[in-house]
Amino acid sequence: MTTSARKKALQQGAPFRDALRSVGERVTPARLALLRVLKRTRRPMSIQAIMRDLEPLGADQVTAYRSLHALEQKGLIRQVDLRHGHAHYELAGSDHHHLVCLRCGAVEDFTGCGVDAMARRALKQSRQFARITQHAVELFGYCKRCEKK
Amino acid sequence: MTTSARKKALQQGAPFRDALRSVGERVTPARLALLRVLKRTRRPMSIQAIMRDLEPLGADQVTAYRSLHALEQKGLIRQVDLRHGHAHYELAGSDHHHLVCLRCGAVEDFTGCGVDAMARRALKQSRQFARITQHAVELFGYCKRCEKK
DNA sequence: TTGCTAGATGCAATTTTTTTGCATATACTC
DNA sequence: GAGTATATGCAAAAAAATTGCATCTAGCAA
Repeated sequence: MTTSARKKALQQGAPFRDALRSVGERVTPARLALLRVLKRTRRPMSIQAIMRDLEPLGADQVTAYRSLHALEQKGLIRQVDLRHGHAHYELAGSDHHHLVCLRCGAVEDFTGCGVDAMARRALKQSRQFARITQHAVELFGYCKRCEKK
Repeated sequence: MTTSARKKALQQGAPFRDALRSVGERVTPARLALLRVLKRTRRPMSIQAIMRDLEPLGADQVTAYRSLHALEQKGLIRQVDLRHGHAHYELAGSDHHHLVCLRCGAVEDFTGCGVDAMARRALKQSRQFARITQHAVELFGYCKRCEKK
């Protein structure tokens, strides 16, 4: 990453700085930029899309992959599978999920999935499992525009 | 695919034959073998795992990919994301979902996700979406063995 | 049965996505 | 400000998925 981009990122990153620290991850310009673009975009992003933002700052794709993995482990971000053949990521935090159009790829959020109750039930049902830390809930179908065709 | 494998597959495939026909897909040895191995294994399979079964019959990986796409489109099989970095597939039909261990990859089924009610609510909430045809519900966490470590 | 045709397959090549190794740089601790 | 564990960049490779095209075949109709 370039020196100026690094400085800038470190300055602007106050809110995410604490988040990173609190999970024991180092605060670096690349990670701040990553979190920032995810926050700004507010929908699941592909690595490609993320790189369109990070590359101008001099960040490498490999760094993006590694950061994504690390921050996902720590629960700061979330992997989302939109069935596009590659991973998408979004900021963790708000408890929402996605409606995905199988034709045009449109994504809409929805809330209130009741997954906590579900997780509890599943855990009770299970013999092998001790703890549930994450969940994926995506609904696939057709948006109104694509439905017509 | 070899001639003998082809014959054998076409003979044994009675139950799946009708399923394929009913969705307007052709009945071929490769597809029958694919459906059969998914049924037998009874858990989400990677392409690799599927190929370990189909390759001996002379089927190509590309055929597997194409068949999987086609049959998924028609709702005979389902794609499952276990966060292993590649797609998994299982037979559609039974309404169950998965608990996945983030450490060792163990997979366990659970039922009763109440996703139908969820889908109805989501659809009511949504402005863009007309219809929901599929859903993905996976819970990630740690199995008892991995939890200790 | 036979022949026809749309659709499925095999093969080779390619593209896309993700991972790895290693040398260097840097965030954090003291 | 120095030391150290960790993150980064670069190059390379591995893994996953797709494409083009020639051939084959399942399903249909004669």
